[in-house]
Amino acid sequence: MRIPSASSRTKVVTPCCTKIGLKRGPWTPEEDELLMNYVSKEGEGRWRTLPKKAGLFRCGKSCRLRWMNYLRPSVKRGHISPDEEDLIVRLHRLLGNRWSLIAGRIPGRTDNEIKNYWNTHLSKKLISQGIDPRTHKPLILNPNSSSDDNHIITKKAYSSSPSSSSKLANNYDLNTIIPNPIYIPNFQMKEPLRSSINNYNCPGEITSPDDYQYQSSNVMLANYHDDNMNILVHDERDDEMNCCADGVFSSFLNSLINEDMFNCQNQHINGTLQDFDPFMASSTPLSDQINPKRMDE
DNA sequence: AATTAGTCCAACCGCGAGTTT
DNA sequence: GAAACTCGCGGTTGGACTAAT
Repeated sequence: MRIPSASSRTKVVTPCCTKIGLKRGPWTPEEDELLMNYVSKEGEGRWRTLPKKAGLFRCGKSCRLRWMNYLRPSVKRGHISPDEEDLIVRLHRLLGNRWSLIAGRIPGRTDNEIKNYWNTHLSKKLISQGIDPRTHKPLILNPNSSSDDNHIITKKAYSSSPSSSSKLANNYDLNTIIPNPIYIPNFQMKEPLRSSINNYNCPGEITSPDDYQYQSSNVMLANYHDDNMNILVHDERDDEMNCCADGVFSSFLNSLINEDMFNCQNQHINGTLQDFDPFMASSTPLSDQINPKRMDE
């Protein structure tokens, strides 16, 4: 997925990962308490220096992870509800494996938790429903196929963890192929976004709690910039533009979460392509879906 | 009861990107 | 402008637990 740059190939390993004497493995209640006390007093951030100041023999990365995924007061524990599950599926369909973005839309859930839940539950659930968990397109069983390519595609699609891929191999036909090879996950979300921003009369202000949530996620903007979403992040230093884009994107996401969005999206992109998709239900025009009024509702 | 296989999830790792020096 | 530093992300691992044999 990531292509190592020349600089990263030669980059020395960060000391925090290799430093001798640092503790690893599961956290003890004492360590948790030290971390919680420190963060509640000093706030999040400065993870590099935090362990020393907090009296922990952990690397900063480990502290950050522990705080973010477990100790943060906002972290919701317990079972993921059917509503949350449904939301995860929809967001994954839209965003792919961008777990932090998905988590950002589900209050109290962490990216790690959602990623784990996806890999252990939802991907299998989708497969059992005949849906490819990677592309959200229907699976087609093709017992006659012996193409190595088909094996590769299928294995790739389910290889989010090595164990899961082998498990799937036990339960599912590896000759299963993904139909519609034209499908490019990123394209599906980029194109409607581009349209929405072109046609959008920016209100210039944040009008929903979700927008606040998104405003803090400049990583999101970076991701879309990477994917050539130049319109969305025309100038990342322009706060007003970013605020606007965040609002637009948040609004757009909200509209996508409504299950009637996807049909229109598919038609918009593929023209005459009529894919079966259980998530696609209505033919509401895209321009109507990206209605700024929604933000006030 | 012992062993093996499968499941789950907290934690680790490598990397890219942004920021600071 | 380059190098070093820092943060955050997604993929992966490993160990605890449970179910099946």
